[in-house]
Amino acid sequence: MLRELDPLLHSQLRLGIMSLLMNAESAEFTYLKEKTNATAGNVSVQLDKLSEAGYISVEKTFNGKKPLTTCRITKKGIKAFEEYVNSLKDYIKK
Amino acid sequence: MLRELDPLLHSQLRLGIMSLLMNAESAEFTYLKEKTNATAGNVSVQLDKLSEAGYISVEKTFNGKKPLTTCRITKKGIKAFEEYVNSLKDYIKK
DNA sequence: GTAAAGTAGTTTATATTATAAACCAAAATA
DNA sequence: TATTTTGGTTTATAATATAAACTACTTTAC
Repeated sequence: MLRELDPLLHSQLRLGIMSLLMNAESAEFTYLKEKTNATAGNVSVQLDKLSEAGYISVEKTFNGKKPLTTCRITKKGIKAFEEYVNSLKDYIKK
Repeated sequence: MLRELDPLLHSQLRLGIMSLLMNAESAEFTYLKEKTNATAGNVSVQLDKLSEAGYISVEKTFNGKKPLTTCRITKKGIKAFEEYVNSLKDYIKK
């Protein structure tokens, strides 16, 4: 039987963000926006959702006088990502 | 840069259906419904979408006097599935 | 020095999507 | 012959993704 896919991760943009964060110590808002090719609004909304779920931590500081949003994946996020990937394998294996 | 994920395939139920069809010569409506654990209405709607996209073929016949809906993946569907899986690998590799 | 444009986002509105509930027709069962 | 079951389809609703509009501040150009 096919397993459930975590709906929070089964979204192109959120999965992209999580994927980037799995491969980096941390990432800035603008970096995530560029790499995912998404609009700022969309990135902002999805970061909130991931943050509320405890999958990432979001730190808002300043770079000189410009706002700077830095994101990191949490342990919970890593676990959820790994579980998602495992479940997904059922779907994509031949 | 992360590639686009075919939105027609990036849906749990449609991906599940396509996955089952990738691994079977053909599959009946009831089989797909059972294996995906979805409601009949949901399966019906998603089969229509996959069929309209040309990813699957749907044959409606009768098994004695009961309706029988048989689905098969098409060449186009196989190609789309394989492309989807390839794109997805960018997201899930470490 | 002030108007215009750019940066780094957030909030809100809309369009799409997934999903289930309600429904239909026929067959099997009680 | 009433009731339940089977095999679906249609329709209504709830959730989601997404972009447009907006905010606040900074830099640049005139």
